[in-house]
Amino acid sequence: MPRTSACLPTHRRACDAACQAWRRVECPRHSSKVPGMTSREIRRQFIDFFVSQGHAFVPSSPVVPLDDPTLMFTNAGMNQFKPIFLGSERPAHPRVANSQKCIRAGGKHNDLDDVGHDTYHHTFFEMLGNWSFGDYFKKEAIEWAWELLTKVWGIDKSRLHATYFGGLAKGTEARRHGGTQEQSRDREGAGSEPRASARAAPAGNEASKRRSDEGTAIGNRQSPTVNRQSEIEWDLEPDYEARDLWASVTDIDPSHIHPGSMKDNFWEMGDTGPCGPCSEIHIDLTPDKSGAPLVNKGDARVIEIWNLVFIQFNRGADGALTPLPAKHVDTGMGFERLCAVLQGMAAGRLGAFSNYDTDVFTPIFEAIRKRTGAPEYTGSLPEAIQNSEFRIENSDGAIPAPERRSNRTAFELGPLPYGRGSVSTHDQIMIDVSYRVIADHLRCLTFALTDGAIPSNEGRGYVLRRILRRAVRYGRQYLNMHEPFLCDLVPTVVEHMGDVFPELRTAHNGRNVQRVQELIRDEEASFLSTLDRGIRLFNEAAELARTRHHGRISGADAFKLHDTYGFPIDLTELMAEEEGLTIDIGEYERLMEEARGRAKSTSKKFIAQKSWGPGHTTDDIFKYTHLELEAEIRTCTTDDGFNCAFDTIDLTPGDECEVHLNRTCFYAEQGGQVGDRGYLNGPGWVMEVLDTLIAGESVAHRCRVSRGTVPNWFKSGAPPRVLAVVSDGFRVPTMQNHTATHILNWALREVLEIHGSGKVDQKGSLVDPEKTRFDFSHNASLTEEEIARIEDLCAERIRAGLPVYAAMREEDFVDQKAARQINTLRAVFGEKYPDKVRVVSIGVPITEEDARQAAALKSARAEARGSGEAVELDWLLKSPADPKWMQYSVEFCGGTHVKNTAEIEAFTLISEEGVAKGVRRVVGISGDAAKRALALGDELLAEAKALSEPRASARAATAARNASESSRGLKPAAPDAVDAIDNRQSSIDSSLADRVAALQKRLADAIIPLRVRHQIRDILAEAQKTLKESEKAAAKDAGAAVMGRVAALLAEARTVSGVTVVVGEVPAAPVDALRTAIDWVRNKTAASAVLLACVDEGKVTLLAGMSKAAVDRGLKAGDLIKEIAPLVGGKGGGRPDMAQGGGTDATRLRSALAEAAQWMDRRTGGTPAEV
RNA sequence: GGGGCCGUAGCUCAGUUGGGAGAGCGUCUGGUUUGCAACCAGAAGGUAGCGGGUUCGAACCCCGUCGGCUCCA
Repeated sequence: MPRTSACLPTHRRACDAACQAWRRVECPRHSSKVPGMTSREIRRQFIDFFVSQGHAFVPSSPVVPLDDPTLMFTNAGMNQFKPIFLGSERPAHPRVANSQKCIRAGGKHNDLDDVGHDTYHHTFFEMLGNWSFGDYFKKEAIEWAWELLTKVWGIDKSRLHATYFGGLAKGTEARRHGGTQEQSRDREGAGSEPRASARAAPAGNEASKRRSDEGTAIGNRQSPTVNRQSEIEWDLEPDYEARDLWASVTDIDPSHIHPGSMKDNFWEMGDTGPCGPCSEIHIDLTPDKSGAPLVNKGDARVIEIWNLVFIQFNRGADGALTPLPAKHVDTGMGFERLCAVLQGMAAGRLGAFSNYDTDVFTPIFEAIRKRTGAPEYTGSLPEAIQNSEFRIENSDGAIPAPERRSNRTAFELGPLPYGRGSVSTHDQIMIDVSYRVIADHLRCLTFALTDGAIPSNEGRGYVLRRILRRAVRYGRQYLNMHEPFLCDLVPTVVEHMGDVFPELRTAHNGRNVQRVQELIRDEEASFLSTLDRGIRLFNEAAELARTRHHGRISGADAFKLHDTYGFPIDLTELMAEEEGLTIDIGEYERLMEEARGRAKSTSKKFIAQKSWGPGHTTDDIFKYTHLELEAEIRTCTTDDGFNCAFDTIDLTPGDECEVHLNRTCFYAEQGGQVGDRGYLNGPGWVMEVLDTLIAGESVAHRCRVSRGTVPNWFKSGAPPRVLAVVSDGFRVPTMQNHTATHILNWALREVLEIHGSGKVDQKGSLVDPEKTRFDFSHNASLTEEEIARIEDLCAERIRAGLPVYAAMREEDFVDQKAARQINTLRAVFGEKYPDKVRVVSIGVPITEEDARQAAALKSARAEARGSGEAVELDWLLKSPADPKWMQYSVEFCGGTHVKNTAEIEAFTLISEEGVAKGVRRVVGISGDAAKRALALGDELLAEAKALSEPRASARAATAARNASESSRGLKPAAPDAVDAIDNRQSSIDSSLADRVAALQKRLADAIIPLRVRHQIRDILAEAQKTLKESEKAAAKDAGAAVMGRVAALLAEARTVSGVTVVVGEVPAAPVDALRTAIDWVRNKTAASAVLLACVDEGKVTLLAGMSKAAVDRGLKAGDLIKEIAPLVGGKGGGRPDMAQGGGTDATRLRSALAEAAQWMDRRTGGTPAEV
């Protein structure tokens, strides 16, 4: 352990600050008297201790479980070992230990809203744990835990308590573990008294122990079957084994061994599956060690620090427990809490030393103080928390909310100190809350973004966005930060955790810190603009409240600000308060609840139909070599749970089932390649394979019976043999696309990274028979030139006919460590690869054996050609670091590929788009589909070209016709004949619009090369521009014609009672031209009433306008139009000064206009102004 | 997965029973003027995201689609 008495100057500043924050704890690094270990030392000691007991250290899995879509974030240490417990994966080591990065926010465990208000909720934390996979069991687990806590770390034994599972008596309703928070609260009352009596019971002999258990184990005195005097009938026996081990292998005070309920001490992963009793270690933080009655009571004075889970049962679908052949140990200890205990102990402030007082957080606090200029952190807590008997859950360190507090609490917090001996003001309390919120959220974001999550508006990305916004909000509200600042704190986290979690520095090709900072800065900036918009909208709502609603902002307004515009209710409340306004918070919460109910009731039930396999292994290596294979059915089950081996059911056409074979040539969906489709041909029946999925180590064929009856083999006991046939119409194009994907991946790097700027990383891919869809990191859309170069490179590789090297047998797979050295290797970040990997190389042999075979083949060909020279080939693993390999595509891949790139035949990109910030998506096609696309592209391009150069093509056509006619001895057309064709252009142009529109429509769903699409798009844009110009010119001409006609109409217009009446037909023109003309008339005259009409393509357009004076006299344009429009078979209306109408009967226009003139006369005629 | 909102000039956005596409800033021109977001006059700039539908008429109503924001699960 590095304990230096002298400190480097650079380190000193941080230490000084940290020591100040720690108060009485001195920094171990620059003090000769070390009162406590650094958090890093504590973590190290934990790992070292278990390594010395034969455990392998396993690095933390990513906090974002990319391979488990059912889980938002890694929320427990066991997540990465789940497949082992479920029996679908074999462990690499029988015993392991690690410190797992965990996030609890969103999903079932959601601690987000509590973080900061207390000292123990975190969105991000580390979980220390040791595991045994069918190796050691309870004895060692208990022994070692005790040794580490008491001997290595020297925790006072008299402060430690142990719990064990106290059994479940018959008739007692079993509440499953791992439920909701309501359930967690339920347990608070249960079993409290009996447990106290357990403490008092002497632990001398077996009989007395048993008796105390009998009375207390269940913690449910109402159970009729629980009887102190007689033998108890158990649904589930108490874990006497663990209890006795505590007494025998440790020197714990026997009165400190307590039984616990089903809820506290029986662990289940889900409704079915592995489960078992657990044993917890609690620490009593009370000054006088009087905390025994508080064990498992959710009291902060006695808290759980370590949970040892003994997985020994499997719970079946019928609820029955069967013992597992291989028993496992799964333990978890919250790291931050452990640090608080050990460092608090060293500081002599055990119980008053919180997680946030440890050096896990103090350096971050110091960075926050520096960046924001806020007053120092004092550790004060909101009054509500300070006074409440707050509760901490005791299962595997999970810390759910106490009572869910309204956000309002934050504003009603009174001043009370927390262990610092000074009275804190409201402001200081909120500043301290902000410190905790920001530090916690910063850690969470830094790790989540490092592990590949990205803030977004759904799923886990949305959770991250909320976390970030919460931190920003506290920063803005209490630390007065109105600009991005979280991003500036990222380096502090990396500095203090980067050694333990190197990915903080190395992820994303060493650019992680910068990348995380950029992501956070962008998010902060966008939230700030959301806030700005919110403030503007708030001011509008506030104005309304002041002027209309007696200073009360409506719940609807507050809700809309929150729901639609993302303006936090806290801020609305704060701003309202500042302006002396109130908010109808009841209405707000009612609306909120309503919205919640809506989302809940309509959301589909989540189907987690992830089959974990029937417990056997399917040999599917044939997927690389066969499209047909004889095999034997192992299991055939329907969705209802019927099994053809155990039930007397027969399947008939239309029935769907899941079939597992002993071996198969079907490729199960994996690594972005879709599962195969095909058929299973049995004796007298055929099943269509709809999809193929991985199920543990088995392959599940999702099938539908298409012909015949599949009889059960319950009686005969002989499962049928089948011929499994993969549709080559499905698989062959898939293989073409998959190999094309590899070439594309390589070409993208070649063009965008090596000869471009920025790192190109694969972000996901999907390969199916139709296409390959490839997502990769890149900051801008691809340019025409880049697309062209990428396609050219791909085409070149296909043309070259390069052999594709990929192992066909598992024994030919390559050691991952060795393969990692290949410098051109492309692997997906965050993906977990096994120790033996399959390498797919395009164009260069991987192993010496590959090279030898390839060389033999080549020289055989050379010999056949007559040139007898020997061929020597190099291979990848001979010199993996050689830069020349950058010219080749090499990937870890389990997919199916063509044998030679020539089989791809053709490849083209058909689309390119952005799917997320910094992520582009391209779609490519190959083989026949590509050839079809190229042909269609050429066809459409030709059409487009003909469109844009009608003159040239017309001339060309004429010239061609002339040539052929003159060759037949006919008279060539005169030059003016060409002009005649030119003169017809106007009619061609009128149809140009239609042709452009038609082409556009065809283009929309045509699958054609992207390059061609862009070309056509440009041509069409040009054509549209031309069209528009001619339209404009036509409109101008029409306008002039209208004006000429209107001028003539005005010249001969009558004036009735001072109103100039203009009624008449004008040349066809857009409505705008008519309007302009009417305006012109109105400007020319003192008072005027105008009705203009025109006919275009049989449709009549009517436009009426009245000057203000005319309107005052009762001449309303709308009325006129309503009268006249029906006369031409139409309708119309509008405002008094301007109205519009239309009709379809042009033949009656003349009489309609006459009627209009009469209408005008009538309206003007009766006015008093008439003389 | 469900809900709310937005898409109008280069930018920020207005625009109600469906009836004339606007403002501010920016750009350009001219004038005025030595100063920090100068002033005056004028001009250019719009497939109203895209595609359908209803209607005599759609920025506005309806349906679909794409993109963005946002809340909830």
